[in-house]
Amino acid sequence: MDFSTELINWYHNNKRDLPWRNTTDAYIIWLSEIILQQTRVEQGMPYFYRFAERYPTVTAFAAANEDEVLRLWQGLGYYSRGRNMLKTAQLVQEKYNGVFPVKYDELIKLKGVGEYTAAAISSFSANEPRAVVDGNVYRVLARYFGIDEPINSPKGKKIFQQMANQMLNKEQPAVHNQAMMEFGAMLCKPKNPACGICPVRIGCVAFKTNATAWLPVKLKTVKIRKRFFNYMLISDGQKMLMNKRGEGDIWANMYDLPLIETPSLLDPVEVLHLPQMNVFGRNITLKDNSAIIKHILTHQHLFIRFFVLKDLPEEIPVNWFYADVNDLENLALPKPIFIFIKYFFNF
DNA sequence: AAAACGGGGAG
DNA sequence: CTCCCAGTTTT
Repeated sequence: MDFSTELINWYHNNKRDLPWRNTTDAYIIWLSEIILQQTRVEQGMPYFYRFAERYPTVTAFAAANEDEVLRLWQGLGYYSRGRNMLKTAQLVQEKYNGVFPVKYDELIKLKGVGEYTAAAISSFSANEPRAVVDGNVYRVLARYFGIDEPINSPKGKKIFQQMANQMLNKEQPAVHNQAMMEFGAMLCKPKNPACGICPVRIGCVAFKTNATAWLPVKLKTVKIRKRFFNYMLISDGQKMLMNKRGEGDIWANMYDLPLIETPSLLDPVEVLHLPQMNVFGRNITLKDNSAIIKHILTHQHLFIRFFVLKDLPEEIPVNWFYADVNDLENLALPKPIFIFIKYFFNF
């Protein structure tokens, strides 16, 4: 049996029952694929149900607004995915009359749809012979063929895409692609792969040379920047001063408290003489009578200190507004802001 | 070619 | 702590 057949057999006996596998509706598949970009299945699952229920069709999605989409997306990260989804839904509604495209060449033009996602949607919904290359596929191919070319270099990406194309079972591309990814996720895992029960270990270079631990090779490029955010919770206990973030930085278009970014955290005692607070809880440590949260992003470590002010200014900057605590459910908040406000207002 | 973009879970 | 997750876009 060839490689693809082995994996497909394995897949039929071991696959998880995932909701987006029970349909060929390109819209539903698109929904799942965008949500699952750089996101584990367990983390994305509740968001998939949430979006599929709220927007059963691309037409329904196209009728949404950005605030609403971002609020539904809150907590999932990489928020440009949500913003791009709305643009794409609206384009599909207008240009394609609400019929979601299924051809790779059309899909690849859509905002937020790259090579992987276009291959996934076209193969899953219409059996177009396009090989997907996601993190799982990189790993499976790198190990099976013993390829040490970095998977995140442009050269490596090209090589692995070509290999995946060559491996593709053109009789059943959809199942082949699912099998490759499921195999990578469940058996050929990053750590402690289950080589003992692997159906293709006989032909696997990494298994034969005991190289699974260091394959695939990945260039590390991440430079972590430290940033210091001083947030002002200006509130009378019922409403608080907020504004909407712009684009060009993290959390684009989400709602934010007044923010002072400084080279290091402001000292609450010396710099400000504010009503002191007594806050502690999840991810919050008490220091110098103000709350500090360390929030970790891929390229940034945020050190966040919250100050509480009880005097509400009458004159506030343009575009700022007072948000009632009961209206927060309609506002997309960055995770650390949400955690703090949730604690502070005790909901 | 490199950097930016979230948040969470596993080891 | 490090690595990685059904990647894409921007610089």
